[in-house]
Amino acid sequence: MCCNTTKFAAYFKVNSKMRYNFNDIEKKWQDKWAQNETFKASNKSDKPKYYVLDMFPYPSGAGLHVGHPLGYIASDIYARYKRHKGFNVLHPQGYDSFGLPAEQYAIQTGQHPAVTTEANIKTYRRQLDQIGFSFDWSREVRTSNPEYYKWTQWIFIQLFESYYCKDSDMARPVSELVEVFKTEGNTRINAACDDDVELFTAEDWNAYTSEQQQEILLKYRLTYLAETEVNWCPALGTVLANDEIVNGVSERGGHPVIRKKMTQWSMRISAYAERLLQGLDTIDWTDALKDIQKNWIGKSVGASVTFNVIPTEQSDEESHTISVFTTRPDTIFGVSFMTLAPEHELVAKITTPEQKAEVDAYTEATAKRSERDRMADVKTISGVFTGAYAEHPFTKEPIPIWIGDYVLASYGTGAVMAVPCGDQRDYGFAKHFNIPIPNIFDGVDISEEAFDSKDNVKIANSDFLNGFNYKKATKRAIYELEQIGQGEGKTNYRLRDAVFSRQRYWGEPFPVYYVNGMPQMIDAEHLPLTLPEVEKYLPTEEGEPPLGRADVWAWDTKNNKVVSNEVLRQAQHDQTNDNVIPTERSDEESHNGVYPLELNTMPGWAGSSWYFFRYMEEQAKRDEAFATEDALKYWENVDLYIGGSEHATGHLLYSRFWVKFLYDRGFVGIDEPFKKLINQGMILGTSAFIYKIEPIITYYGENVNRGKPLEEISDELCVGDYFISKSFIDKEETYPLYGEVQFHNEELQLRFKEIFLQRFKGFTFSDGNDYAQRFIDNIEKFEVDGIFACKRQVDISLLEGSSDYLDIDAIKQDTRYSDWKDAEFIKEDDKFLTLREPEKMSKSKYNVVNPDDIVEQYGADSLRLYEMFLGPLEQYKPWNTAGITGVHGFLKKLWKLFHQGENGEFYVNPSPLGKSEGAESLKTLHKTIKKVEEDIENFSFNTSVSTFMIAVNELTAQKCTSKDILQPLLVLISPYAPHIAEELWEKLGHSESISTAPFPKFEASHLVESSKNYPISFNGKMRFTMELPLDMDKDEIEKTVLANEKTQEQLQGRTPKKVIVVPGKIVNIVG
RNA sequence: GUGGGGAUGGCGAAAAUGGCAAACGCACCUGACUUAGAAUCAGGAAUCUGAGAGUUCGAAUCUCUCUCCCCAUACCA
Repeated sequence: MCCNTTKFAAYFKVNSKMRYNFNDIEKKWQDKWAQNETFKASNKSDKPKYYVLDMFPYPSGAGLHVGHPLGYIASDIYARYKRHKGFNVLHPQGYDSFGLPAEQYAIQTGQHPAVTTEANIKTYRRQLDQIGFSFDWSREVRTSNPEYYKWTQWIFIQLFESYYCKDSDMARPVSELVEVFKTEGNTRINAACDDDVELFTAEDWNAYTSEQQQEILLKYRLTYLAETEVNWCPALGTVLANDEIVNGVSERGGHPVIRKKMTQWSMRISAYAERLLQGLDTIDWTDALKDIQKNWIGKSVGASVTFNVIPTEQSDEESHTISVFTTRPDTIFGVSFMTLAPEHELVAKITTPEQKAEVDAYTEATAKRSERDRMADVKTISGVFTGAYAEHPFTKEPIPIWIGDYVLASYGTGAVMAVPCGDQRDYGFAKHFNIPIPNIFDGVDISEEAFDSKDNVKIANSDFLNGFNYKKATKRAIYELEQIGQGEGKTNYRLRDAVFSRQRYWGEPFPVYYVNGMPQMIDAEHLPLTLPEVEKYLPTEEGEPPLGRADVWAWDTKNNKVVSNEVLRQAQHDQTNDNVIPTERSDEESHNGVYPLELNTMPGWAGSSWYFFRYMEEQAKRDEAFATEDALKYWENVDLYIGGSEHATGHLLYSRFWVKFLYDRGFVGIDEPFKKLINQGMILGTSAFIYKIEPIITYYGENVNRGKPLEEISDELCVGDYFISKSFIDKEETYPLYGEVQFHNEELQLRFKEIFLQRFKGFTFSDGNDYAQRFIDNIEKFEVDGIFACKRQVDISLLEGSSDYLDIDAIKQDTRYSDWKDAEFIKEDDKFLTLREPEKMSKSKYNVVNPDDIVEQYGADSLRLYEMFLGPLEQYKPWNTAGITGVHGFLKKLWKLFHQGENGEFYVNPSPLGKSEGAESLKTLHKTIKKVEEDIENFSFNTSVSTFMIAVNELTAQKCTSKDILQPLLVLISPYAPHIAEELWEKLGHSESISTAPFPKFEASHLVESSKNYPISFNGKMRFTMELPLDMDKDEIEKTVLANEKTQEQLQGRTPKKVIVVPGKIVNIVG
């Protein structure tokens, strides 16, 4: 009967209603979801909340490639799953729409970044929509929207108005600080501040001018203006944060970066170092990511030690001290010299006249070396003696003071107490300059290298520390240093304050204007301060940031609005005419209340440090606050955050910092933004390469001169462009040559010899290359005895279909490859095979696959399934379009499962399934429920796709049509392939979306087995299987198995030494 | 150098708790249906877990040694 049906269907054209018409289905449901606002989250619900967030994208001009949606698909599956599980899910999306690429494009084309950004967002939105994400778009954010960055500016103002109190270990209002200053000065203040803060009394404070007070307060504020050494990138015309620099060049574009002193806004993130570190223990992130942040924060516990410099006759009257930070105060008696960074301020003061020339030369040389050189070159030991000596705090022995560039000015105090026996760098330095290496470790040989372990330390030759271990000696050393007032226990962090200014146009303007050079905040009620128009997006001729070009960019404090610079100039002009001494008359009067606005803009991470709170608020209430208290209270923090690991030390650290700050000041109720975080791996492109070949020739004269590719001898000896199918190389043994390969192939060698004799016999070189000419003159003595092959990248669009074969006609017609239009492509079996290698997917590598094409050809559901099917979420894996037919075929089979009626009509059997006749199908269903639920909870999406395939294969084989089976199956699949699930759900008679249908309940009873097919092993090797009842006990199993004739056959008369029976698992017979 | 993660067929991969290695899919081969292709259906093959040692009745899984690859970080005192 059934066979007939299959045959039957084959004879008749299946009409379109019955076919899996994914394009129509997907469009239909995407429209419906949008119309019905199916995925709109509510801020009031009886259901428990769940917040699933993706790292929002920067909308680049290139649009999405198939690698981008990977994380979005995973989070969407999880969000949909949680809805089935009865949660009120917030799953929003938006755009990190300020940024460099739009601005670079604006510089090149003159187009306003807002315009290109808008266009790019449209493309992104279209691409995202067609993949069928369950985003609540009503909550979209764009960081470049004034209604959004109004609140970024607002947070900035809060940071400005706050300082970090170390006593209460939290941020507090600056106004509180001022109160204390007024009544008791700063002597008892324990706050995070600049190093150079001087002590003052209440009287001092009250006597200071307003400017002096403001200057002092800046040293305490959480965002402050300070002259800092910054990473200046001339090519980009801006400063970069430490995490925006990779290997000494800019992360974007790879431009060189130099050190430069500039007045910049900075964020006092260092105040939060300890809490950022401790907070890691409270969140569910991968260890890898936590380790990266831990290393970045770089906590080290030790002591600060002060050394007195021994005055010499030549030195000035002042007495100097050198303060150092050490993690090994226990090795204090091992100090045999000190090293200062060449930039250290004491260098000039303590250097003796005899050493001056040498020291100057050295400092000058290191200053010239770029950071990059210094970083790359860690092997060379260099340094100079200053001629000065410091006094050992305990032994009072003189210690020579050196300078060396292995000491970094930016870490600790820029000086170290060198303990060569306990630190390998100090050891190397001492060896190199013949400085003594006293051994203070008992029973340790330091003749070859330093002993830098903290374990099994027994201190010797160290006065009161003798015989102590690391822990005890450290404690004692600190105690003794404190006694003589030359040191104390100290903890150091590597984490530096983050520079917050960018000399760029396309970013948030600072809500700041300047009165007498002192920054003033614009009142929050007048925000947003919107970006002004400029005629060009480049720095000004004077080197000011692009905002310096704005004509309307002055702040009128009387009317609280932005006014033309003309007004400002007029006011300044009046002032000069009045000939008033500015300090005498208040600046406010002189400017007529109009002041210059800040010209820098905020960095990319400003807007992304708090956007997750913005999503919590509904559009209607977004004017009131960055998010209302109710919304913040309801959603708390992000339950699941998915994104790339490249943000480990940028976005993910800065967000945590801002959230802790907002928490301290009572603006939010949580102090960690992202409870659980998963880094999705990257989908790699599969680049295509072809092999260009050249003959390798050997001279067989009196001296055999072996193996050179022809073009190595002279460029003029070009035999033309030849490419070979990779299949040639696969057959031959290859050897490396010049980073590429060489191999032998008689046929090709002969061919090249002919060509080359024909072309170059009697050839004269135009450039008078003697070496090459001599070679040609002896042309008969040369043999082509190898082939040199080098890889050339080609666009994957030039391949035939999704195969690895090159379409030669296509490449010859492609203008990008016009150099090769006369080249010869040597095929094999009429095919030209390319080499395929996975690489990062990028336009420049010609290996980009566009999701639009995939969706059109296979549908969004296929794309979603395939991205998941590719492999574990966190792993890097190559994309291969050919494989998508597998999951696509699965969807078709699923469709067919619901269309087993006559002529392939939709059919499911609604009658309830009896226990006995449905046992097989129930078993399939419930093992699928169990596995899929486990998989989703473990974010193992690839294995659940396999599970679906198995289920559909089994149900197809069972010819299952029961609604009791197929309906719950649909809910399981729905998070992965929502469109087809909705369509079939509707066909099942539902009028509501499948998206909130309850997740099927797993019932173990359906999986209960009565027997087990036992593998019977002999000495651990499985030989055959035996079906035995599961309730059979150990002895019984052993008896039955041994009695079996196959067992006897295996034993060949031997008596088993031992029989291992694990009921329900295995039987192993030893002997 | 340091920290993290890996290594399983031609490819992507799967195998809580040690218990039939390679499920699922791609590619490959054969057959059916087709004028042919596409699609679909039925069937098939192979390779033996990076190397070495150990623990065990039994190891992809646990322990040790080594090799290679990827990522992060880099003179942090």
